[in-house]
Amino acid sequence: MSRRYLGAVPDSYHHGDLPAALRAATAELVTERGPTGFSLREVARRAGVSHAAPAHHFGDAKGLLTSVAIEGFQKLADALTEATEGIDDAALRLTACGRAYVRTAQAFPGHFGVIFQEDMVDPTNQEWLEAGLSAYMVLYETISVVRDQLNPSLDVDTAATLSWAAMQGLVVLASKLTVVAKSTGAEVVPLDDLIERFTRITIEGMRAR
Amino acid sequence: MSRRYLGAVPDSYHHGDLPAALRAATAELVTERGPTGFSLREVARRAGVSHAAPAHHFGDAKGLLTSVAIEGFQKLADALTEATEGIDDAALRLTACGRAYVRTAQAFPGHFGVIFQEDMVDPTNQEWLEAGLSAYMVLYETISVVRDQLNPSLDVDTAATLSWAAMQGLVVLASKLTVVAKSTGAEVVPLDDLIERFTRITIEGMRAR
DNA sequence: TGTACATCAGTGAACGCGCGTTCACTGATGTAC
DNA sequence: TGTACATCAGTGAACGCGCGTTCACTGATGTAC
Repeated sequence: MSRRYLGAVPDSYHHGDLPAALRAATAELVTERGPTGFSLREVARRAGVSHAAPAHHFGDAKGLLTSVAIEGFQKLADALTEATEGIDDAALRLTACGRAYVRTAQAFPGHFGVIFQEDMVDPTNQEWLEAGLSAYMVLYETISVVRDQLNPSLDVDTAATLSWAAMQGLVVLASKLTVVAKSTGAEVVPLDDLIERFTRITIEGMRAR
Repeated sequence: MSRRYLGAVPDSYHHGDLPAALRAATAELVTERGPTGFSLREVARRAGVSHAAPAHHFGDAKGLLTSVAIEGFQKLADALTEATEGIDDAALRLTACGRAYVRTAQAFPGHFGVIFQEDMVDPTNQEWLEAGLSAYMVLYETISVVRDQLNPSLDVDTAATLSWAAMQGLVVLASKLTVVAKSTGAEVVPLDDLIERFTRITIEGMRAR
């Protein structure tokens, strides 16, 4: 049997769920070789399918990549939603969000390598826009819920954007941080600690009026 | 005369400063087509030079890109240094830093498109490491200077990393923000305002002990 | 239940292209004497 | 000052390769009657 991502469907002319398999292969490839290393033919090879097959589902390479980015946003939104469930305290809630963001980014580096890579994605794609917006809205809602605990006059959009930016920046910086820390012999701060420190500072900042 | 980036040197067999011209052409190309659009041959074409010429200076494509990343870090370090000169107030100083960061990123999108793209750069390159570290140190120093104004027990590394991460995240999010704001009809917050709001929150957070 | 047919999903060969690297070369420059 | 020579920077042709797209095709599936 040729290599397939969804083993549920036995060898047959039709794949079963080729779109999902192609997204998975894309994420795997980007994880291994970086965004620059992506190619449609290699993805098809990994999905065990001829290189003309993806066109039937995604049109072209950018279509597939956009679909991967959408999936990434959905994973992020799900993770954020799940992470805050049942947590009412503002600080705990935001810390949980931060942790969930970074964990998701590290669990799906292929997806995150594509999400903000604007030259790889179709920026006019409505689903992509909406998926990003949904993820943002989870963050927005989570801060809305605890706003009065923090500061009734807090601008939720500013707070949500700052939270997102800080975590996304942290993800980007993270790999570089460890390399530098090693080369200078400085103590390596565990990422989870950094997330907590970031969250503590931003929360205290949100409290101030 | 073929297209050259440094007009100082007249048409001649030797270029004058080909390395600088190649970096400039790379930045221009990445600005236009994104990191994915980079190619050594196109860069050589834009520099008005045969496509075998870059090898004499950079060895291979990655060598050139690493050099561009180094230049980017230097531009950033210079901008941060210049922006804080003569400013003693903590809030003004950090706001100036934030603005300088975002402005530099927007003024040199080609450089910033490469800086953190780890698959395009040689991560073992010592100069690249040092250039990144220097830029970080400017931020570190600038916070050190005003630490006692804010909070004598503030951990400067945490504060510097948070500042960097928030600004880098903002740069990445920025283009997406305007697209989303337009599609939802929401008010578009000018980037400079966002920088100020971010800085205000993080500074208040740093003040809290 | 059985057959005909439309539709859909995947194949594989062919296309033309731009890429990075290599290599023998040549033109320009700088230095030793 | 002039000449010989080493070194350096850039040329241009050649290489083999993997790429995305296209297209006529075929196998599988689902539906109408």
